[in-house]
Amino acid sequence: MSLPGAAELAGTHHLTDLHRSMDRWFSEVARVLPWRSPDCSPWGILVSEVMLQQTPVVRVLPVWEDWMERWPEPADLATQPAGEAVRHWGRLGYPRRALRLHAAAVAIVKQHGGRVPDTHASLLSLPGVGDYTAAAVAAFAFGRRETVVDTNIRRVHARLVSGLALPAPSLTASEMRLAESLMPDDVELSVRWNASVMELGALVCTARSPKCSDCPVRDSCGWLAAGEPPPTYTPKGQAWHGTDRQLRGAVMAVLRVADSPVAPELFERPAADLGFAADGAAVPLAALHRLNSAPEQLERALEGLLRDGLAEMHDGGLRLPA
DNA sequence: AACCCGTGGCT
DNA sequence: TAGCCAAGGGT
Repeated sequence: MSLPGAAELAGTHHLTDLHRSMDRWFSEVARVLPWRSPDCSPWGILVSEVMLQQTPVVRVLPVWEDWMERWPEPADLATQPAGEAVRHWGRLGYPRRALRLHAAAVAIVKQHGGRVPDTHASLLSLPGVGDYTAAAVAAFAFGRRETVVDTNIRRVHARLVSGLALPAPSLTASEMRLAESLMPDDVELSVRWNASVMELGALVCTARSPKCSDCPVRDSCGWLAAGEPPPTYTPKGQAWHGTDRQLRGAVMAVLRVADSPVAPELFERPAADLGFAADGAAVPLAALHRLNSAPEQLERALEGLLRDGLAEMHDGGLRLPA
């Protein structure tokens, strides 16, 4: 038992018709994004792909612009302390990505002469670059024919081909095979196809409230043909309130704005209680205090940040890595 | 393989 | 409002 192949798509479209419909739609409605510009360097595309991991486009845009102006090439970032990458990551979330992007820049300089490598395998060896990002950079920066499968593409395939409301909880081998079978053979068309399916998932074939009336391939959609069956499982939500992640985030918000190491006692009690004058970190410190966490949890959060290299001790205080 | 890792907009 | 969700990766 396997997913239906490309020849068994619902409706009457052939695969080439599907490619044509998607390509036309993409050229008409695709968003204008700086990392899609022909002028954008492979480094710019790599940075965008890492920033876009689990993070919406609108939040990435200003940070990406700042990074590109600040560090136009891998070597520009590689010569900086890792903490600068984390600081200028701002509130994008998952700051370990900034750390890994910095490590990737160092690796690009030391092992690839300062140029972003151009094959899937060599990209995959970079810190913070997994199968998706390696495929995306190889395709969008270097024009390669790659099986690019992200959450958007998975959802489009699940609906269009498999007739399901949502893809499986985690990426399966059969999904990769399906994605491969759907791609145009032509290299340049394959790049356009990957971008357009991703864009369709982002703009039209969304997780909730898909805009099927705007869909260029609705007549071929297996999910619509099946009468829009509901999901066969309920995704488990991501806990947030009261978690270590929330506390780590609050600590990182303090470290990003602090201009000197922060004494650990300041994380536990307001500076006024300890006789310190408030500095630039007063606001995020107050936010941290409002979380009212257990001392044990705070200790766990700090240990985690140290272990992950997001923070380090210096002069008895905590700071971003130098 | 299951779990962990930030953040904020949207419904 | 509380939960869902986002161009995933590492362990």
